[in-house]
Amino acid sequence: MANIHDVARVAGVSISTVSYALSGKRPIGEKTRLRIDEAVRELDYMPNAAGRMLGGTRTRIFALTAPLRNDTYAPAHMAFVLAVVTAARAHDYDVLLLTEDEATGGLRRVSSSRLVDGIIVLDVSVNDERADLVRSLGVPAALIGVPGNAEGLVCVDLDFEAAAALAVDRLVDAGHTSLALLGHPRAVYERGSNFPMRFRDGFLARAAERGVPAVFTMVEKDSPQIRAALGGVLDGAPGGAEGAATDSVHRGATGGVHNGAPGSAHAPTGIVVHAEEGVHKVILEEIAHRGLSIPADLSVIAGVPTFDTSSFTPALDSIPLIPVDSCVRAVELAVQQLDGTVEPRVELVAPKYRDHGSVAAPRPGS
Amino acid sequence: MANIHDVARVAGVSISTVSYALSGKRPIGEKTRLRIDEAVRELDYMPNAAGRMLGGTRTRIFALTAPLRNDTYAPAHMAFVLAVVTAARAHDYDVLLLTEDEATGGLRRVSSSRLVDGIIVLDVSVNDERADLVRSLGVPAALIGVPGNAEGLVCVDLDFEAAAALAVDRLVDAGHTSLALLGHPRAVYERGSNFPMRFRDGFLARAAERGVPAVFTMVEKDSPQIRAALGGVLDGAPGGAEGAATDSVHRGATGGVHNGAPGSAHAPTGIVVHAEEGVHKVILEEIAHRGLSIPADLSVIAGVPTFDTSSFTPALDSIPLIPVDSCVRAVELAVQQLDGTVEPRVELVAPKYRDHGSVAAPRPGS
DNA sequence: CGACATCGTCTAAACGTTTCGACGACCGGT
DNA sequence: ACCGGTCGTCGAAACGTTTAGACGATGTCG
Repeated sequence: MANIHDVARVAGVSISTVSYALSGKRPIGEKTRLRIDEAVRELDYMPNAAGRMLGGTRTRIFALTAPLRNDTYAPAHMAFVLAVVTAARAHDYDVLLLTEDEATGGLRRVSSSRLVDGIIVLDVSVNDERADLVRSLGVPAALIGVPGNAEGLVCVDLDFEAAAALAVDRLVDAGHTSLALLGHPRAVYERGSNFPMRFRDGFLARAAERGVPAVFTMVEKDSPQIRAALGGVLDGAPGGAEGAATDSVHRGATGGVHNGAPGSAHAPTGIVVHAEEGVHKVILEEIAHRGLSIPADLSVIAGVPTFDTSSFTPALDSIPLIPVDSCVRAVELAVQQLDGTVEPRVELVAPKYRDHGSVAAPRPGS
Repeated sequence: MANIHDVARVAGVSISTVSYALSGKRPIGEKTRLRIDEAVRELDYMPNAAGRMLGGTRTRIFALTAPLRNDTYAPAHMAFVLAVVTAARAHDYDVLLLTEDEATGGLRRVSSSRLVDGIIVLDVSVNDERADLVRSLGVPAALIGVPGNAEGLVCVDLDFEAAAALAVDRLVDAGHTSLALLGHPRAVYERGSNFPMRFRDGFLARAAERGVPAVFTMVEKDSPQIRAALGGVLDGAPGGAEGAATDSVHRGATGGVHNGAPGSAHAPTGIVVHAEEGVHKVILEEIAHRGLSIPADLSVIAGVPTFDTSSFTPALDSIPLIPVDSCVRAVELAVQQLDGTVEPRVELVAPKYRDHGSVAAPRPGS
């Protein structure tokens, strides 16, 4: 296998000239460059990676830490991994894959052996030990998702408030005059998870701005409670067996509490669901079971699902977390940390709306 | 960040002594080793990866090329990737992830820049350009799956014949006296795909050995034809609208052709399905639709599914391609190629049976 | 016509390992 | 007492780059 010395010899120059010619870091004479190019082609020269790492200041490798939690939706997860690899390649970076069991040990190893220039952290959870580790390692890193303590870290995530606002806008624009948000289980909000709260706040705030009454309900994970919560919302009052509506916040246009009577004319016709896949499915079942059809009777939007809503029956409009968008940005930020210093921050990616036909004008009678 | 010189200085020895102490490649005095260990701990020394690659003969990195074809079942795919990474780590190897769009270019790049010591090729198809590339690169490599031309390559795959035989044994042991195999579409066999054919052959051969009549039918992908094929098999004769049974091969215990009359007492009660996920689902629907229950009326085994059969209704016994088994072996073979030379070969992994309760004794009356 | 920047190239010093060969110390066998 | 062998250690040469510094040659501007 040819090395840079061979190229230099064939081209009749010194190795540094070859190096400069290839990197372009110093001007090289026209004829010389041509001779070098020719030699490179003739010898099929490709710089040795180890030599490059050692001599240069970069390894051109990023570590990607991607836990495979059992609650992960595999296709989405794969899409993220793929997106990171693709984005990294666009910057001439390769990606070293670290898995769950190696999470902290692996990060320590690859960073203190200087095998990687930086770290991309996928699927960040609220209390993610990798966040603290990355901070303490002081290695360039970009997290996709925001940990509980994001101080000193570079994070990328969807703009949840904007996503919620977008959902509200779509529904209001379609003519809906009463909205509901079915959220995560109570525990999620109490744990202080970032996004569910930001989504909720964005939802209520934009509804208030648009002058439309909106109700927010937390939804537990088991089917009866899901059905009860939906019932409570649709009936405009505590209706579920579990009294799920005690978890509800009703707000009028001015932000005040609004209590609809059962069967009230103000029952929401625009529903946003910000929950997990299973919850969506049960809700769809229950809606069908009640003889309501989407979007004729009810318009439904899936808020920031990490799964595929197009295979639901019916398919749901959604505002998904788009892998490519956040991964591209995360890689960019990682690369930028290597030269100019990027100050720590949480960077929000603009939401995009995926139309699958589950939103329409409300039935005139309602 | 401490380097080997620092360790040597603190321990009061030369760097080569440190290196030998850490690698164990030469005997080192007791006290000296202790001093070195102490210095390593004190300085939190970890060898620089680039230095190691350059000085040594290994990079301690494998490339993993994993296409993400759209017909891939994501959870299985992820399981393979995970299994490779885990297996590699057990040999102190890291894994560099190459994706589809980089398939050949990436392989060329990482191997000729000597960034990796070897290549693990996942999800190998019959005509896989990566197979030829790997052969021509002459880099240590292990393929999981067998390409059309496996000459000169090291491959690992499930033992499909043994898997089929295992399925037959289970059914015959349970008391079934007439079996059927529902296979892939005709085109798959005509294309010369290795495993479907080997599975079929193993199935028919073992059935003959056990003295049980068996019928094999190719099944196209669209629902009506799937139903027709199943109908043809269950009715023991051409029964499907499409005449699907013309694709059938009926064999008696001696290997001769056996033509059951419609509704014959010899209609198969033990069914093996070696096809894709969608086909399985339609078959299960059709079985339910005919008022047959599993395993009371019919015993069904999924042959080498790459997807999860435990979520089917009912769950199906299966003989899956187990990621960990093949990946562990592939990594082992890759590692072995680095020192002792491993001669090219196709290595078959023994099948394992996953019981989900879809096989039982046939109804006495049948 | 000097002063001075710029261009093009080279020499040489890193970068951090591994590993070969050498060498003294010590041991057992003759 | 001598020889061969193993043990423990060291010095030095790789491995293949990048890059700072030096140095003529060439061009520009006063």
